[in-house]
Amino acid sequence: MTSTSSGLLIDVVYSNLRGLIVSNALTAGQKLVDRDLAELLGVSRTPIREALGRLAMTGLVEKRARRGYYVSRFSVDEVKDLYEFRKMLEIHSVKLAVQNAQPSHLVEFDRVLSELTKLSSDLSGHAKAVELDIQIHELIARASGNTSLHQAMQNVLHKVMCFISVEIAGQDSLVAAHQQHQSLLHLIKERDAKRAVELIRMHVDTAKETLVSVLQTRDQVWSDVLAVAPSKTRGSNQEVPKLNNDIHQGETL
Amino acid sequence: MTSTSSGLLIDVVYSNLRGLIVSNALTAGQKLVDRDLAELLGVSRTPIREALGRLAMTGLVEKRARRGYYVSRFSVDEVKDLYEFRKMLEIHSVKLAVQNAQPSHLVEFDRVLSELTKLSSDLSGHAKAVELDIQIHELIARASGNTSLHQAMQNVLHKVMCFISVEIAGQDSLVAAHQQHQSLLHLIKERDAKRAVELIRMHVDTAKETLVSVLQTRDQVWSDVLAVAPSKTRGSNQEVPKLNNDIHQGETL
DNA sequence: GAATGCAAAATGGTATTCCAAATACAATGC
DNA sequence: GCATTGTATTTGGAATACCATTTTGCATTC
Repeated sequence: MTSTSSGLLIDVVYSNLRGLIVSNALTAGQKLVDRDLAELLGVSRTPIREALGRLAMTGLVEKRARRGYYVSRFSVDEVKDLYEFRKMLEIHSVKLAVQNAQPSHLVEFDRVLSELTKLSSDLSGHAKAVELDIQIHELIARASGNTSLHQAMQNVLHKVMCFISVEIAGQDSLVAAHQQHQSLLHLIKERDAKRAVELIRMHVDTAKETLVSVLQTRDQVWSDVLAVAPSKTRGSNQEVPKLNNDIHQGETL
Repeated sequence: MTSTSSGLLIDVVYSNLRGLIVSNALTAGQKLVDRDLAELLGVSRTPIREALGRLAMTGLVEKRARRGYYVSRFSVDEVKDLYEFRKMLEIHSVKLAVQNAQPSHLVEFDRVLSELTKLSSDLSGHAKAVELDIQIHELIARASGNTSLHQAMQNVLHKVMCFISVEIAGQDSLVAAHQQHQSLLHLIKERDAKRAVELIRMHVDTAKETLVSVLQTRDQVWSDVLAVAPSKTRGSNQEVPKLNNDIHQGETL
């Protein structure tokens, strides 16, 4: 699935770990012990450590000197920042895509859209739908023709993926998002920059709002719980229970 | 100088290698042999490889599977993309900085500006001036208060640094840039978003134009040379002579 | 019973070793 | 003389070994 096709262990490990993080199989705040991960993935520590280093660069994991690696925990403010930043990238991507999208990009649009409609008829495959959702935004950034913009968008989308599950939990339906995606790609094809930009702005804003509201209530609940049972964790930062062992890792490795 | 103060070899090696690249001590296209770099910096291959992997994430070096690492070579189009992307980030940074800049940020502004004026009187320290120049833009992004934006800006600025030397080579004077920086920070302090944005837009645009014009003429010259002496380089990509051994590495390691 | 300190285990960081793939070079055949 | 193949060296990729620091748990003492 995530075959990076380079055949290098490092790259496989990197995308696997990233997948485990964005799918919340590795939960935010969890400590990442290289030896455990090495055993889990059946490789040595070397590629694990290198992958963790790279993930730290992207911000998906946090590195504390001589204290190991932790799955990044994003505050609500950071999430707001992230989505504001994303909005900026998306708007510019759409603007540029309207100008620069090549025929090859348009057929890609259609391919992903048709795959999505196929899925939405039987609404079983949430995971796949999410993947295609992200892919649409990635495609638009690629269609912008600006490599820097595209790369930045990929970074952002990988972080956004961490919140997709909670985001759709608070959302009325995936159908609405699907409708918006259809309209958006249509507008890009029709080279209607103004409407396209307005749509993407709304799209990201609503995503942000639903996500933030869910996060805030969730954090409220948590702080309430902590207030009642005032936690005997003496250290500054609480660790997360244990490494989740029954991980679905349908990859080759 | 580049003391990341974490005391970790990896981090030191990372910033050292990055410094060597952005200062063009390691030239674009050059192959980076981990064993050589390890000997050069007096460490083992492990931190070198990890640093190279991270640098590849940022785009400063390029990784080819089973073929090693190479200092990234940016095409003129990629540079254009980079500066357009940078313009976007800068504009949004300035807008947000006008809104959100804290007193602490403003004193930082003043500090860097005074250091710059001190330098510009005796125009010897180009390297330091360049560093402060970059630092100003980094500060503005930080003052925006948006962590994602700030991080993206840092990435972009590290790439921009690779071209600073050629950029100022084609520039009339550093004094003009200094003037613009002064005005810019003043406008941010005065919360004059409109003028500040207009200034930063111009600032980046002129930088882009001078840089692109220099790059284009340089590439033109090169292709002319190659056309005259049709190069016996058989491989797809020409290697660069040799590792530059007399590198000023005033770091501790 | 709580606190402090010491010892042992865990774990992060780096070096070294091992292996495989790629490149360079030489020798042999055409 | 040129091409092709085979071998040797280089070099990239991964695993293992080694060392230092941190954490943890237990014991001793107050």
